[in-house]
Amino acid sequence: MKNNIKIERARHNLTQGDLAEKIGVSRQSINAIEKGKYVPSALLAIKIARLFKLPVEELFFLEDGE
Amino acid sequence: MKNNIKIERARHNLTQGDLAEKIGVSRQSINAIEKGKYVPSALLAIKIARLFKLPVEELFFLEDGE
DNA sequence: ACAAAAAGTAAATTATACTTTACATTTTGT
DNA sequence: ACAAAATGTAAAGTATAATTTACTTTTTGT
Repeated sequence: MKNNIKIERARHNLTQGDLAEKIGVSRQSINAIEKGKYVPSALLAIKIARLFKLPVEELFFLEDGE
Repeated sequence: MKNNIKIERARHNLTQGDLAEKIGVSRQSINAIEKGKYVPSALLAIKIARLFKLPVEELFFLEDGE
């Protein structure tokens, strides 16, 4: 799963730490998700998408094999 | 997290087993998610929403405290 | 160039998603 | 009513998401 979190953070001028705090997770979780190290829960995905006022599908996208 | 999976399954005439097979998870996982026993991964959520041609946000919704 | 902030990363632990097997209950079709 | 299919549920195990602590590297501002 890829995502545009980094881009949206930039648009909103948020650091990973800021985003983590707003969403209620650790900074490392944001970093790991952002870098595609693991797939977040649907809850997290929805919260982040909502914060950026984007549909989940426009923030997270499946890759070929998924 | 609540969801409308049961309703959408009905609209599409799919059993939990059918859905599980199409998505690639166990029937029990579908049952548990459908009943709100746990929050699925974003991957699963997106796959299910896509199958039903619905935005994730129209299939899964956060409740008050979430 | 320098200091401070932000981002990357890693190991160890905890929480939870998901599977498998197995069985009980409910629903559906005839 | 009966049988078959579908759903509900539970326990034990595996996989992986998320946390914490701690340290290194990169980026940003002055």
